[in-house]
Amino acid sequence: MKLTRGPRPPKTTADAFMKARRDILETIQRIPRGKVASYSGVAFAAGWPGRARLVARVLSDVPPEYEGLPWQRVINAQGKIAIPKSSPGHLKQQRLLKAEGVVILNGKISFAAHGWKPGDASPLLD
DNA sequence: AAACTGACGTGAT
DNA sequence: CATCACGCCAGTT
Repeated sequence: MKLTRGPRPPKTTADAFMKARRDILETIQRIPRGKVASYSGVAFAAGWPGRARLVARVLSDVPPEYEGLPWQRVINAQGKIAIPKSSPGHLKQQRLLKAEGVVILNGKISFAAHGWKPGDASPLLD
């Protein structure tokens, strides 16, 4: 009898990726209004240090069940909006951030002023 | 299968 | 400041 199609073995890499994506999205949800975090910071806080690129990847295609995710609060380590200036998303992110009180000076945001440190407070409520 | 592409980061020049 | 070279890694060509 040939069981070439038996029970599927766990694809650890893919499973790990799905877990990572969950961790990352949940971490971003905890960034409060008026605060921002870098891609690497989110990766670290999510338990996936060194995976900034993965955060970017996840953010570039947010699952529909995460509607309302404060994606605009994730910026690059230089304090700048990572989306290309030419993209419409750039302006949108800039508008959203300014609307929640984030100061953008010369295209840069001060982490000293708005940087989110996991463990600050008020999750769930923005 | 190999090359290329990012919403990245860091260190060197 | 700006650039470059790398390291990184899932997706796309």
